[in-house]
Amino acid sequence: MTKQRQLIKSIIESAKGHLTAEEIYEISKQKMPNIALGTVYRNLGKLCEANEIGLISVSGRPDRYDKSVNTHGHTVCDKCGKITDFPAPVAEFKEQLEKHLGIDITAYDVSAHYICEDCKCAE
Amino acid sequence: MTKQRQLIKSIIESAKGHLTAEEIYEISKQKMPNIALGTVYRNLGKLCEANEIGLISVSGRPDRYDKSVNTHGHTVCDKCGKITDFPAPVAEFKEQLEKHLGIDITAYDVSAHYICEDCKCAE
DNA sequence: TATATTTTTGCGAACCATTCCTAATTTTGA
DNA sequence: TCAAAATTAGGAATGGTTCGCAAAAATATA
Repeated sequence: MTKQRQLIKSIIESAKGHLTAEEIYEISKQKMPNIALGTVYRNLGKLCEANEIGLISVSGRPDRYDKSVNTHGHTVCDKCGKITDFPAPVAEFKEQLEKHLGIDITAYDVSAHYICEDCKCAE
Repeated sequence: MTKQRQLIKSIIESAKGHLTAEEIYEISKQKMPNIALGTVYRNLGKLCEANEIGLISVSGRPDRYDKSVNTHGHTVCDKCGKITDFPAPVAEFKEQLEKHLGIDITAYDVSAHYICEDCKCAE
């Protein structure tokens, strides 16, 4: 476990929202000025594979990384891209689905698209 | 409604799986050899906005377009990217969520990641 | 129907998130 | 402690998608 990966993991774990690779890179540089963006991406990939962090993919926007895996859903504003969490019985759903389809689910995502208040008002 | 948009919509409606913009472009060219890839993207965007087609976004892979909106979930193989549908009480879920959060949901996606049989065997 | 206005097209260039390449460095573990 | 394996920084390359623009098509107006 390299220092770089530890740093990246800790940044995600202590973050409030859902950060992009670029944002994580900027924060990383404060403690490790020579870290490379490629290193951030590489480690994010590894952490996702190991299921230590979650990934949110939204069309046309950079991926975002989430400290909690499979415990909630996401609402995504289609105008500004803002993502918020909502509690959802995702875990139960996942188990039902695994039994039903007979597959081993590694990650599960539930997301709802809408236009947030701020964007509605700004029209 | 231009001929291009009609063609693109009809291709999605008659497709079996979930096509990418590039695939839709290739099929379009059979009937309309001069159609531009940009035109395909532009119309796919419009059709999504109008909620006439659905969109599936998977990290690291091109977007795919779906004829049916909000009626089922998707399983995504993390190795090969294959997407299949599964029946899910998505509509009910959506309504519950709208009431609960007090928002107007425009699109809803449920997706489960796994490694498909083919990829498991190929290891 | 003719014409003015608006929308859309095709084409290519640009964009940007992400991955890839390589030599140098760090980590691992026998 | 040293060799093998993994990871790094840096930069170039990739690829899906969007943008800019002049020409063409669709729509609205008269």
